[in-house]
Amino acid sequence: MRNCHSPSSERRQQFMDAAIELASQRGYEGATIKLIAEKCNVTVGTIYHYFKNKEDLFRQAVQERAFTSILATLLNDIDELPIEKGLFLVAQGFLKVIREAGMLVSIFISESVHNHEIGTIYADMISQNRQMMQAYLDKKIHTGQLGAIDTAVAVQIFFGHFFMAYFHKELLKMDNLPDIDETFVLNSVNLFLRSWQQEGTHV
Amino acid sequence: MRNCHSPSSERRQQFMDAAIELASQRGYEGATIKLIAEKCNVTVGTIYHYFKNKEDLFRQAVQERAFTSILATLLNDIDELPIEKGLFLVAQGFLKVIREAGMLVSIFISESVHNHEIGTIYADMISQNRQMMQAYLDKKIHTGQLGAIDTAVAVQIFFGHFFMAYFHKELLKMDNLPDIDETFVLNSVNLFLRSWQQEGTHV
Amino acid sequence: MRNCHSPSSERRQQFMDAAIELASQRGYEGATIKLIAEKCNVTVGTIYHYFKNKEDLFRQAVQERAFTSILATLLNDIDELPIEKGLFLVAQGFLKVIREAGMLVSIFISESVHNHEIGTIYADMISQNRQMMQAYLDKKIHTGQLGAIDTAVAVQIFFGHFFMAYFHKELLKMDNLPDIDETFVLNSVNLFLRSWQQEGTHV
Amino acid sequence: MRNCHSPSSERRQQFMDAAIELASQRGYEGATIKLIAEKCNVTVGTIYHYFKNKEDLFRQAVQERAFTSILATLLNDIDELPIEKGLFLVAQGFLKVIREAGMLVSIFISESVHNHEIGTIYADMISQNRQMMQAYLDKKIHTGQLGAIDTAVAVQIFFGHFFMAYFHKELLKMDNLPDIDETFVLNSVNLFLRSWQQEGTHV
DNA sequence: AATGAATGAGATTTCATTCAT
DNA sequence: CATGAATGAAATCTCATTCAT
Repeated sequence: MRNCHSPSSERRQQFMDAAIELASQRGYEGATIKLIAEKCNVTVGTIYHYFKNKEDLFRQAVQERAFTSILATLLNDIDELPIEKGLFLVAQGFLKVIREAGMLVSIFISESVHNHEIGTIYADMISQNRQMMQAYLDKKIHTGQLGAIDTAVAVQIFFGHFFMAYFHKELLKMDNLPDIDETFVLNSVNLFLRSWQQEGTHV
Repeated sequence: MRNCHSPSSERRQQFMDAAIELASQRGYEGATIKLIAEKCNVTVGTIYHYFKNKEDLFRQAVQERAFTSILATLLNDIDELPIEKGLFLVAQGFLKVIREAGMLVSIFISESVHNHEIGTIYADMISQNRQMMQAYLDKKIHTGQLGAIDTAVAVQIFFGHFFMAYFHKELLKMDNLPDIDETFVLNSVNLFLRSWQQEGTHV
Repeated sequence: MRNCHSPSSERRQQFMDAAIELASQRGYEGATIKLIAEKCNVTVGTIYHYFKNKEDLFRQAVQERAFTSILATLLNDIDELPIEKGLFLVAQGFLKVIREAGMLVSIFISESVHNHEIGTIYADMISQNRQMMQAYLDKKIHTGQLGAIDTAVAVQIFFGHFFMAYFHKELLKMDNLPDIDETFVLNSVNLFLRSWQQEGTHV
Repeated sequence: MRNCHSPSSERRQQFMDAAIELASQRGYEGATIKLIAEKCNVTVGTIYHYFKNKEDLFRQAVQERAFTSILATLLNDIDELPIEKGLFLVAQGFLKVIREAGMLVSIFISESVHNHEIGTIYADMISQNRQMMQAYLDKKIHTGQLGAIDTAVAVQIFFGHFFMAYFHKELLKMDNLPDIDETFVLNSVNLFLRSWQQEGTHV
């Protein structure tokens, strides 16, 4: 039988889920141990059986939930598709992931600036995604489907755009911004492709 | 002689500066009144002589520092320049502003998600900048310097790109990202223009 | 084992007792949480483990101690006695109760004016006592032991007299007032009865 | 020209009025120097030119406003009237005085218990009124208009009744109590007189 | 006389963490 | 494993009072 410190103990997961959810709603400071405990119908002491302290709880929670692998799978799947279809699916997939991990995104955004540990986890995650995407674009350049663009910048623009759109529209609920629907993604991808596909350019 | 509640009282400014600086380093919760007071060599009580409470201090500090007008001036100046030069200067100006307001940016990013008041100030600021930039691009389309693009999306991409670049590279200090120097800006602008200048496209 | 929120937890009672005692000596504001905690040999935090806040502590303390039932028992016991004996016992009982609850009386008197919540508890208590006593007097009128007096006013005079006597002599320690002893009560009751027993009067 | 410490300086009066009014609404602790100053359109420092400290301000304010002399005048006026008319006028006058000094009454009631200084002022005032009234009743016994009652107790009952009636009905706003109007006063006086006028009784 | 900035002490409240049971 | 009472440190805020101007 697993002891309580096993990473897959149901209780541990429950605590981490509650921690993430509360922190996404009220910030790290606002997600108190008492609230987390109440949400899980246990008392404060119990949390300390599973995690050394609050920071430990959050580090593990964020760590386990960082979304990397999804992009890997996705890029593999679309390798053979035409680029416009591929980029569309990557964008859709990326949006799906950050929407599902919306609570995590809130935490990354608001804590990364001050909390070095979380900042590092976030940076690593971003970096891995960027590298995979860059490799994908490089291959497309190689096969002539894209012009000779600076893929480092291109990847930044690509993810940055969808991330900011999500942040402003869906996290901060700014109205008077276009909905992030299929049309929006399509238009965005087309805008990128028009620039990336021109032959003979060197950025 | 000005009284302490005049917005331009030197002491008030000093307190607001300290508040912003501390919050950018340690977050809203971490920027305690005691720390702010110590930074200004006064006692906590003094802060409350100038501001009703902590929220009031931060609201006023953020409000007064929100950077809007700079873009207005900038767009006016570049109205007659060729578009590639104009966009380059806008991007440079935008980066200059958020670099100077770096501390504010940290606060906006990390607090907007949980603090509705700051979120609103941030959203208003973003919205104003977006509208001005959109008007500029619309005019350029009218004069034939740009193709018939969706300027709402274009503006989002433009600012979003530079913002994310700044956020990742200079706020979160992610290495293995290109420096945000003149070359980076130039390359980025070119990438955008290639797509925006194509005739006959409709996004 | 009882948890700390059970109304009969010993600790809870101890805190409420200390709160009442301190408030009766120094007023609501003067009865600080720190003092209450010290009196009970715990730290301030502990108080907040048992009560939401200071107001909560006092509301519950006052609520639980409001003296109603005693009069009910008393009036039942004296139902068959001659009226002069009955009134004497009621007066004695009333004085006994407010003497025992002396600290509560201080609080009711001094806080009811400004603290609406305590004012309401006090008013309810007064009202219940008044109604029971009025019913008793009404019955005595019915059986012909009292004249046709206005029992509402009579009850007010009866309790008001003993209350003021207690307030001035024993709470405020005004000297040059007669002691509130058996003779005083007897004289007072006689004075009332002389007026109440006259036949054929209608107030 | 009077200096600011002259008792009749208009400013001093204004401060004391404001202090009494605020304290009657919010209690002694709630009547802060800042509020008093604001009510008088001056700044905190100014109050300290006129009074040594907060306690000094209140002691003087309460002292000057204690209502003694009115009863003296009144009792003089009614000396020749029949006793039932006289008592009626005394009761009316007493109610008028405490109604006009309603704010003072609040303060006396709520502060006397804890604040020894105010308690003493209150006790003195009560004592003086009681003595004058007792002298009046003694005279009436002497002239045969009243029976041989214990005037000390009678005075206590008389003032106590009207005071409690005022306290409960008009200060604490207890509803389901009779209005303290002319009828109420008349009924009350009659109730007292019926008892006081019987010959041959000895209380 | 008047101002109002500044202070220092203290009040309420919150919270991560510990520990005996 | 779980409880929940208890702690201690710290945060926000209030307020009477002082004092240079």
